[in-house]
Amino acid sequence: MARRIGIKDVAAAAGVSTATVSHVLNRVEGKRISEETRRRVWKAADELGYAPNGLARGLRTQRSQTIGFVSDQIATTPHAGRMILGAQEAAAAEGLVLLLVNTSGDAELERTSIEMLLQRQVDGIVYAAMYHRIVELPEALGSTPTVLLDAGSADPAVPSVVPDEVQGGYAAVRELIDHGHRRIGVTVQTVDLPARQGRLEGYRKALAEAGVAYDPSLVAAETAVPFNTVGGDVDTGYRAARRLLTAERRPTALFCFNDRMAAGAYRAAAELGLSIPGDLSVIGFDNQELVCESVHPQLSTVQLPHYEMGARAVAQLLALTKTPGRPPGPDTKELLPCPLVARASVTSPPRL
Amino acid sequence: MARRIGIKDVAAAAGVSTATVSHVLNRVEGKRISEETRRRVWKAADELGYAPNGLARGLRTQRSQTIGFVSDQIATTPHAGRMILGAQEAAAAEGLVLLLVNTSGDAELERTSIEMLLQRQVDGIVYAAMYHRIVELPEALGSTPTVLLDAGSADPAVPSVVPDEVQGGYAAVRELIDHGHRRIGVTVQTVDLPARQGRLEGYRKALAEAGVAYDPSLVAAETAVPFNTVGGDVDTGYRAARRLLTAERRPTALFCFNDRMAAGAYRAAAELGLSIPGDLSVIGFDNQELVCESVHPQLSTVQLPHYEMGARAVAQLLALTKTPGRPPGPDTKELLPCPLVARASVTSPPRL
DNA sequence: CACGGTTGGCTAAACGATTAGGCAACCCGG
DNA sequence: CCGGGTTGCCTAATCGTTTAGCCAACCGTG
Repeated sequence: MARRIGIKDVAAAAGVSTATVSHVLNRVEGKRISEETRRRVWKAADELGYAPNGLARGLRTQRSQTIGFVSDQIATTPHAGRMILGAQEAAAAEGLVLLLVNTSGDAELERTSIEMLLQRQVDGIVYAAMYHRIVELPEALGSTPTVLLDAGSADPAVPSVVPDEVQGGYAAVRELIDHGHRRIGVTVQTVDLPARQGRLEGYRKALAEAGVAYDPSLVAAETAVPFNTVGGDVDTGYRAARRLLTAERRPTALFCFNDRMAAGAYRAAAELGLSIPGDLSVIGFDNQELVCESVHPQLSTVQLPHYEMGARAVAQLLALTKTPGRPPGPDTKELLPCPLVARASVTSPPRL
Repeated sequence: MARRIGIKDVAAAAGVSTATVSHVLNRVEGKRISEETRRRVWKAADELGYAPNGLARGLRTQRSQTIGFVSDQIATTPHAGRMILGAQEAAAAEGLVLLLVNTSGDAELERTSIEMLLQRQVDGIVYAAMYHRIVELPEALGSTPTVLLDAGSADPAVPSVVPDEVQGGYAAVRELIDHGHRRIGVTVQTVDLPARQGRLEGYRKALAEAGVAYDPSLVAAETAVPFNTVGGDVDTGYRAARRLLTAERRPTALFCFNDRMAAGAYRAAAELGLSIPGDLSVIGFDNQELVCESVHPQLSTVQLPHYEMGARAVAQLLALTKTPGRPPGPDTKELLPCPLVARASVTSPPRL
């Protein structure tokens, strides 16, 4: 195949200058060009199948129409995929494309990765964490527009998009309460993440609203080792649930910090001869389909809105790059709701 | 912050021309430049923190140092994440970066996405499917170097990287045989994928090697609806397993087409009062950790080497872009081994 | 001293777009 | 018929690199 065709070819074919072609194709305002000429240009452009060279354009306009997506763990969970997908589609809708890098939590690798992005003149960067936590932005970012995804920041000036953990926790517990449960256990990890705080707060809020007293003995924290791995979480959930279920007055329902811990609760229940949901209702968090639909009965849970978060993050980024100064008000943190996903693990408590 | 510093700034600081800076920094062969000058240039460059502008460089050299990764489903499985990660890291190691687009199986969207990539002058494209199947390359790709990932092609000229399904199936069944099983059931979907054929072939091969006659009544195919979704597969696996386990002489072990179907088998076993692995050994395929480690006992399985596949795909692509003509021999399909991942669901068959 | 060969570096033309500014040609009123 | 305002388009500079080709200075030699 011959050389890619360029703006000059179009200009030649239409019998005009490249300037005119550019004006027509980009619909530049305030330029006077006859209808007739426009038509010729359009015709030539599309007969030739012209597409502008992004590099050249980017070089001239100082905007690469490209945004960097840096995350610490692309691989381990489908969460990442959802966020990336949301981001990618939102970007594509605006004609932008995503430059993806992964840092595996390695600071040095992160620095070089970010430099590779900056070298390619990304218009902005979405910095994503794979579970909701506090991060600090790497130096290397400099003054590049950045938004945080599924992560909070010490610096309030940098916009972030995170799930509304409180509302999510509330929604989960509310589902249990609506089915008649009053004695509701919680299983959590001991590590103190924003996610943990928020979900627990939602738990207490739902309880309070229903007029149920908060009973600290119903929240079982176990330490997870290894941290945040599938197997580790399942085991943690198992231990925590087992403790709750063998206690004096056992809860009729369990709110588990995440779906993997809920899987552990299933196992504890099975061992103790408790059937789900007949003897025990269980609700999880995350909506990891591979877990929820692999256990029986399928797990009711609360969804982390990863797709939307990804999409909102690029939306925020675009807003940021379009406006001149630093307009993001004081409230630069966007909370996205976590909807309930009801499956088969919640029903009314057993008659006493 | 001031304007990004460019090669001119370095040249000025070092008291040389930009040409010289370029020569030094790129270590161009055959250019005579004194040690002294080199030192000055390096010093200036790194004091100023110079990094070349990728767009300008790409424009001039006609290589963007960027490769496109197009896939049909980024989001649904962690498989995607692993492939992307492998690809990304292999790319980064060569100083390249990944441009990611998703097509959701939509042909129109795919076309425009690919055009966005070509506009940005990607040096090549990795075209990935999310489960091993035959695809045809979209027209839009034109003559861009392309390699297929987890997918085969009708056109033998295009390189592809896929898992060695036969060896994987063999490894799985071999594990069962090694534990003493002779009567081994298989659960599969009815849809005819390369994956299915290969794994079944591996099954028969392992059987033959052990001198066990192939018994067609031991392979249970059920149709999956909806196709290839988590819940759908689990249910399919449940039905297939149930059929096998309620037959006259039930198998002592099950080889399930994938981990989700294995999860269904767990349920069937539970219902029939069979304990795993005591009464029934089970082995899956895919090594989806969320599934394998969420069920109890944890599922032994065979791993799909997604990370390596991603990495090999970009390696192939690089090879392709570096060589002038079309050197990939007749055997342009690379098969990657699927290692066994032993967990807790396989043991010796019960004494009869 | 004239001259050919090295050394070491510079000049300037690309790459393919965008865009500020200019300039003919035309129209119209006085 | 002249002059000023439009209209419609073009010229050329620019973005930040790479790279082909040139050239000055120097050195040793016959």
